[in-house]
Amino acid sequence: MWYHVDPHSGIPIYIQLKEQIKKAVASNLLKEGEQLPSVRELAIKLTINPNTVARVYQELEREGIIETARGLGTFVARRREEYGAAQEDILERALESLMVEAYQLGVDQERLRIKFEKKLDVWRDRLKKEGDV
Amino acid sequence: MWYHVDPHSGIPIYIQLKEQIKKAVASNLLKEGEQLPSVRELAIKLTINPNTVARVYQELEREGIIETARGLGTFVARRREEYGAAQEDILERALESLMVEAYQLGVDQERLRIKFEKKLDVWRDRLKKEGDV
DNA sequence: ATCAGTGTACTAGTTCACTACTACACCTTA
DNA sequence: TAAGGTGTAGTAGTGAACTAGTACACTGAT
Repeated sequence: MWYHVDPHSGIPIYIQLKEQIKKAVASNLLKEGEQLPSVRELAIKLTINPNTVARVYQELEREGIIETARGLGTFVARRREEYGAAQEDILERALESLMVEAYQLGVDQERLRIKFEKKLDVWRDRLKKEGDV
Repeated sequence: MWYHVDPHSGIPIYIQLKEQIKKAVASNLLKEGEQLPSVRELAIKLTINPNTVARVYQELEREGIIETARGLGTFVARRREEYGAAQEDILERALESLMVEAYQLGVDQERLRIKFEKKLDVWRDRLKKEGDV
Protein backbone atom coordinates (compact mmCIF):
# COMPACT_ATOMS: atom_id res chain seq x y z
CA MET A 1 0.00 0.00 0.00
CA TRP A 2 2.18 2.80 1.27
CA TYR A 3 5.39 0.87 1.14
CA HIS A 4 8.04 2.34 -1.03
CA VAL A 5 11.71 1.72 -1.42
CA ASP A 6 14.66 3.37 -3.11
CA PRO A 7 17.38 1.07 -4.45
CA HIS A 8 19.76 4.00 -4.85
CA SER A 9 19.47 5.47 -1.40
CA GLY A 10 22.53 3.67 -0.13
CA ILE A 11 20.41 1.99 2.52
CA PRO A 12 19.80 -1.68 1.73
CA ILE A 13 16.35 -2.34 0.32
CA TYR A 14 15.54 -4.98 2.87
CA ILE A 15 16.37 -2.63 5.71
CA GLN A 16 14.15 0.08 4.33
CA LEU A 17 11.23 -2.27 3.97
CA LYS A 18 11.78 -3.88 7.33
CA GLU A 19 11.80 -0.57 9.14
CA GLN A 20 8.61 0.49 7.45
CA ILE A 21 6.82 -2.66 8.48
CA LYS A 22 8.13 -2.50 12.03
CA LYS A 23 6.94 1.03 12.35
CA ALA A 24 3.58 0.18 10.84
CA VAL A 25 3.09 -2.57 13.38
CA ALA A 26 4.27 -0.46 16.29
CA SER A 27 1.94 2.37 15.38
CA ASN A 28 -0.97 0.02 14.87
CA LEU A 29 -1.40 0.65 11.17
CA LEU A 30 -0.99 -3.07 10.83
CA LYS A 31 -3.10 -4.76 13.45
CA GLU A 32 -2.72 -8.12 15.13
CA GLY A 33 -3.63 -10.98 12.84
CA GLU A 34 -3.80 -8.80 9.78
CA GLN A 35 -2.41 -10.37 6.62
CA LEU A 36 0.54 -8.83 4.88
CA PRO A 37 0.89 -8.79 1.10
CA SER A 38 2.36 -11.95 -0.35
CA VAL A 39 6.04 -12.16 -1.08
CA ARG A 40 5.48 -12.05 -4.82
CA GLU A 41 2.83 -9.36 -4.76
CA LEU A 42 4.99 -7.02 -2.75
CA ALA A 43 8.03 -7.84 -4.84
CA ILE A 44 6.22 -6.88 -8.02
CA LYS A 45 4.79 -3.68 -6.55
CA LEU A 46 8.21 -2.55 -5.40
CA THR A 47 10.01 -3.96 -8.47
CA ILE A 48 12.42 -5.92 -6.37
CA ASN A 49 13.23 -9.58 -6.08
CA PRO A 50 10.85 -11.87 -4.19
CA ASN A 51 13.79 -13.15 -2.21
CA THR A 52 14.41 -9.70 -0.83
CA VAL A 53 10.88 -9.53 0.50
CA ALA A 54 11.22 -13.07 1.80
CA ARG A 55 14.29 -12.05 3.72
CA VAL A 56 12.44 -9.21 5.37
CA TYR A 57 9.62 -11.52 6.38
CA GLN A 58 12.06 -14.06 7.74
CA GLU A 59 13.88 -11.56 9.88
CA LEU A 60 10.67 -10.07 11.17
CA GLU A 61 9.48 -13.53 12.04
CA ARG A 62 12.67 -14.27 13.94
CA GLU A 63 12.03 -11.06 15.86
CA GLY A 64 8.57 -12.28 16.68
CA ILE A 65 6.82 -9.45 14.90
CA ILE A 66 5.05 -11.45 12.25
CA GLU A 67 4.14 -15.06 11.71
CA THR A 68 4.33 -16.88 8.46
CA ALA A 69 2.67 -20.03 7.20
CA ARG A 70 3.64 -21.80 4.04
CA GLY A 71 0.90 -21.83 1.50
CA LEU A 72 -1.20 -19.46 3.54
CA GLY A 73 0.55 -16.17 3.88
CA THR A 74 2.11 -13.85 6.42
CA PHE A 75 0.36 -12.26 9.36
CA VAL A 76 1.04 -9.79 12.13
CA ALA A 77 1.83 -11.70 15.31
CA ARG A 78 0.31 -11.08 18.70
CA ARG A 79 2.35 -8.56 20.56
CA ARG A 80 4.71 -10.14 23.01
CA GLU A 81 4.10 -9.36 26.64
CA GLU A 82 7.03 -11.02 28.34
CA TYR A 83 9.76 -8.71 29.39
CA GLY A 84 13.03 -10.20 30.58
CA ALA A 85 16.63 -9.29 31.17
CA ALA A 86 17.47 -9.32 27.48
CA GLN A 87 14.74 -6.79 26.71
CA GLU A 88 15.84 -4.69 29.65
CA ASP A 89 19.33 -4.60 28.24
CA ILE A 90 18.29 -3.62 24.76
CA LEU A 91 16.12 -0.82 26.05
CA GLU A 92 18.96 0.37 28.26
CA ARG A 93 21.25 0.67 25.29
CA ALA A 94 18.63 2.40 23.20
CA LEU A 95 18.14 5.02 25.89
CA GLU A 96 21.85 5.50 26.24
CA SER A 97 22.22 6.04 22.51
CA LEU A 98 19.47 8.61 22.68
CA MET A 99 21.28 10.52 25.42
CA VAL A 100 24.52 10.51 23.48
CA GLU A 101 22.77 11.59 20.33
CA ALA A 102 20.94 14.40 22.04
CA TYR A 103 24.13 15.69 23.59
CA GLN A 104 25.89 15.64 20.27
CA LEU A 105 23.02 17.55 18.71
CA GLY A 106 23.29 20.25 21.33
CA VAL A 107 19.93 19.44 22.86
CA ASP A 108 19.83 20.03 26.58
CA GLN A 109 18.13 17.67 28.96
CA GLU A 110 15.02 19.72 29.56
CA ARG A 111 14.39 20.08 25.87
CA LEU A 112 14.91 16.39 25.39
CA ARG A 113 12.36 15.60 28.06
CA ILE A 114 9.77 17.84 26.47
CA LYS A 115 10.34 16.26 23.07
CA PHE A 116 10.10 12.84 24.58
CA GLU A 117 6.80 13.53 26.32
CA LYS A 118 5.35 14.98 23.15
CA LYS A 119 6.34 11.94 21.16
CA LEU A 120 4.92 9.67 23.80
CA ASP A 121 1.57 11.41 23.46
CA VAL A 122 1.56 11.05 19.72
CA TRP A 123 2.23 7.38 20.08
CA ARG A 124 -0.44 6.87 22.67
CA ASP A 125 -2.97 8.43 20.33
CA ARG A 126 -1.99 6.17 17.49
CA LEU A 127 -2.35 3.09 19.61
CA LYS A 128 -5.71 4.12 20.98
CA LYS A 129 -7.15 5.28 17.70
CA GLU A 130 -8.38 1.79 16.88
CA GLY A 131 -8.36 -0.04 20.18
CA ASP A 132 -7.51 -3.59 19.24
CA VAL A 133 -9.68 -6.68 19.69
CA MET B 1 43.07 4.20 28.48
CA TRP B 2 39.75 2.35 28.76
CA TYR B 3 39.30 1.88 25.07
CA HIS B 4 39.07 -1.65 23.95
CA VAL B 5 38.00 -3.30 20.78
CA ASP B 6 37.18 -6.79 19.58
CA PRO B 7 38.03 -7.60 15.95
CA HIS B 8 35.90 -10.75 16.09
CA SER B 9 32.72 -9.26 17.45
CA GLY B 10 31.19 -8.83 14.04
CA ILE B 11 30.90 -5.12 14.64
CA PRO B 12 33.46 -3.14 12.64
CA ILE B 13 36.40 -1.99 14.70
CA TYR B 14 36.06 1.62 13.70
CA ILE B 15 32.42 1.64 14.77
CA GLN B 16 33.24 0.20 18.16
CA LEU B 17 35.91 2.77 18.77
CA LYS B 18 33.85 5.64 17.46
CA GLU B 19 30.93 4.82 19.71
CA GLN B 20 33.18 4.63 22.73
CA ILE B 21 34.64 8.02 22.05
CA LYS B 22 31.26 9.59 21.35
CA LYS B 23 29.93 8.22 24.58
CA ALA B 24 33.01 9.38 26.48
CA VAL B 25 32.54 12.89 25.18
CA ALA B 26 28.81 12.93 25.83
CA SER B 27 29.27 11.75 29.40
CA ASN B 28 32.04 14.22 30.03
CA LEU B 29 34.79 11.66 30.56
CA LEU B 30 36.56 13.49 27.78
CA LYS B 31 36.30 17.19 28.38
CA GLU B 32 36.39 20.11 25.99
CA GLY B 33 39.85 20.79 24.68
CA GLU B 34 41.29 17.60 26.07
CA GLN B 35 43.77 15.85 23.82
CA LEU B 36 43.07 12.39 22.52
CA PRO B 37 45.80 9.79 22.10
CA SER B 38 47.67 10.05 18.83
CA VAL B 39 46.69 7.92 15.89
CA ARG B 40 49.75 5.73 16.24
CA GLU B 41 49.66 5.44 20.00
CA LEU B 42 46.07 4.30 20.01
CA ALA B 43 46.66 1.98 17.08
CA ILE B 44 49.47 0.24 18.91
CA LYS B 45 47.53 -0.04 22.16
CA LEU B 46 44.58 -1.62 20.41
CA THR B 47 46.75 -3.61 17.99
CA ILE B 48 44.97 -2.26 14.99
CA ASN B 49 46.07 -0.28 11.99
CA PRO B 50 46.73 3.45 12.35
CA ASN B 51 44.47 4.08 9.40
CA THR B 52 41.56 2.60 11.26
CA VAL B 53 42.06 5.05 14.08
CA ALA B 54 42.54 7.83 11.57
CA ARG B 55 39.22 6.97 10.00
CA VAL B 56 37.49 7.24 13.36
CA TYR B 57 39.05 10.61 13.99
CA GLN B 58 38.07 11.83 10.54
CA GLU B 59 34.46 10.84 10.95
CA LEU B 60 34.25 12.32 14.41
CA GLU B 61 35.71 15.52 13.06
CA ARG B 62 33.15 15.66 10.28
CA GLU B 63 30.51 15.30 12.96
CA GLY B 64 32.00 18.22 14.82
CA ILE B 65 32.86 16.21 17.91
CA ILE B 66 36.61 16.52 17.78
CA GLU B 67 39.10 18.78 16.07
CA THR B 68 42.31 17.70 14.52
CA ALA B 69 45.48 19.56 13.64
CA ARG B 70 48.25 18.09 11.57
CA GLY B 71 51.46 17.82 13.47
CA LEU B 72 49.76 18.73 16.71
CA GLY B 73 47.20 16.15 17.61
CA THR B 74 43.50 15.65 18.10
CA PHE B 75 41.31 17.41 20.62
CA VAL B 76 37.77 17.39 21.88
CA ALA B 77 35.85 20.19 20.19
CA ARG B 78 33.67 22.73 21.95
CA ARG B 79 30.18 21.41 22.18
CA ARG B 80 27.95 22.83 19.54
CA GLU B 81 25.12 25.01 20.73
CA GLU B 82 23.25 25.75 17.52
CA TYR B 83 20.13 23.78 17.06
CA GLY B 84 18.46 23.90 13.66
CA ALA B 85 15.96 22.05 11.57
CA ALA B 86 18.41 19.31 10.71
CA GLN B 87 19.07 18.56 14.38
CA GLU B 88 15.37 18.66 15.08
CA ASP B 89 14.83 16.08 12.39
CA ILE B 90 17.49 13.71 13.62
CA LEU B 91 16.19 13.85 17.16
CA GLU B 92 12.69 13.24 15.89
CA ARG B 93 13.79 10.07 14.16
CA ALA B 94 15.75 8.90 17.16
CA LEU B 95 12.70 9.28 19.36
CA GLU B 96 10.54 7.50 16.87
CA SER B 97 12.96 4.59 16.73
CA LEU B 98 12.88 4.41 20.49
CA MET B 99 9.08 4.19 20.49
CA VAL B 100 9.10 1.44 17.90
CA GLU B 101 11.80 -0.45 19.76
CA ALA B 102 9.99 -0.21 23.06
CA TYR B 103 6.78 -1.45 21.54
CA GLN B 104 8.53 -4.38 19.96
CA LEU B 105 10.12 -5.22 23.30
CA GLY B 106 6.75 -5.29 24.97
CA VAL B 107 7.48 -2.26 27.12
CA ASP B 108 4.43 -0.17 27.80
CA GLN B 109 4.47 3.59 27.73
CA GLU B 110 4.47 4.16 31.45
CA ARG B 111 7.39 1.85 31.96
CA LEU B 112 9.25 3.54 29.14
CA ARG B 113 8.74 6.92 30.73
CA ILE B 114 10.08 5.74 34.06
CA LYS B 115 13.14 4.25 32.42
CA PHE B 116 13.70 7.42 30.48
CA GLU B 117 13.53 9.63 33.54
CA LYS B 118 15.93 7.40 35.40
CA LYS B 119 18.41 7.49 32.56
CA LEU B 120 18.10 11.23 32.33
CA ASP B 121 19.05 11.51 35.98
CA VAL B 122 22.10 9.33 35.54
CA TRP B 123 23.21 11.49 32.69
CA ARG B 124 22.66 14.70 34.55
CA ASP B 125 24.87 13.44 37.34
CA ARG B 126 27.65 12.52 34.97
CA LEU B 127 27.61 15.93 33.38
CA LYS B 128 27.62 17.74 36.70
CA LYS B 129 30.26 15.61 38.32
CA GLU B 130 33.03 17.78 36.92
CA GLY B 131 31.28 20.95 35.91
CA ASP B 132 33.39 22.22 33.03
CA VAL B 133 35.39 25.45 32.99
C1' DA C 1 -5.63 -34.97 -8.33
C1' DT C 2 -4.89 -30.89 -10.05
C1' DC C 3 -4.12 -26.10 -9.76
C1' DA C 4 -2.95 -21.67 -8.25
C1' DG C 5 -1.72 -19.60 -4.50
C1' DT C 6 1.67 -19.23 -0.68
C1' DG C 7 6.65 -19.19 1.47
C1' DT C 8 11.59 -21.43 0.89
C1' DA C 9 16.19 -23.26 -0.59
C1' DC C 10 20.09 -23.13 -3.42
C1' DT C 11 23.27 -20.76 -6.07
C1' DA C 12 25.85 -17.20 -7.69
C1' DG C 13 27.58 -12.71 -8.90
C1' DT C 14 28.69 -8.02 -8.00
C1' DT C 15 29.63 -4.54 -5.24
C1' DC C 16 31.58 -2.28 -1.42
C1' DA C 17 32.82 -2.09 3.43
C1' DC C 18 36.64 -2.77 6.16
C1' DT C 19 41.28 -3.11 7.19
C1' DA C 20 46.09 -3.03 6.31
C1' DC C 21 50.64 -1.74 4.07
C1' DT C 22 53.46 1.86 2.75
C1' DA C 23 54.90 6.26 1.93
C1' DC C 24 53.96 11.17 2.28
C1' DA C 25 53.02 16.05 4.36
C1' DC C 26 52.66 19.10 7.96
C1' DC C 27 53.96 21.41 12.58
C1' DT C 28 56.92 22.49 16.61
C1' DT C 29 60.92 22.42 19.05
C1' DA C 30 65.83 22.47 19.73
C1' DT D 1 67.59 23.03 9.59
C1' DA D 2 67.24 18.67 11.37
C1' DA D 3 64.51 15.59 14.09
C1' DG D 4 60.57 13.55 15.90
C1' DG D 5 56.18 14.15 16.70
C1' DT D 6 51.56 14.61 14.45
C1' DG D 7 47.68 13.43 10.88
C1' DT D 8 46.96 12.00 5.68
C1' DA D 9 46.90 9.91 1.05
C1' DG D 10 47.06 6.18 -2.21
C1' DT D 11 46.64 1.42 -3.07
C1' DA D 12 45.05 -3.06 -2.55
C1' DG D 13 43.07 -7.40 -0.86
C1' DT D 14 39.87 -10.13 1.53
C1' DG D 15 35.56 -11.02 2.78
C1' DA D 16 30.91 -10.41 3.49
C1' DA D 17 26.61 -8.07 2.47
C1' DC D 18 23.10 -7.61 -0.69
C1' DT D 19 20.37 -8.86 -4.43
C1' DA D 20 18.81 -11.68 -8.11
C1' DG D 21 17.73 -16.05 -10.91
C1' DT D 22 15.78 -20.34 -10.73
C1' DA D 23 13.64 -24.23 -9.02
C1' DC D 24 11.41 -26.48 -5.10
C1' DA D 25 7.74 -27.46 -1.27
C1' DC D 26 3.83 -26.73 1.20
C1' DT D 27 -1.46 -25.53 1.60
C1' DG D 28 -6.34 -25.11 0.46
C1' DA D 29 -9.91 -25.07 -2.97
C1' DT D 30 -11.93 -27.17 -7.01
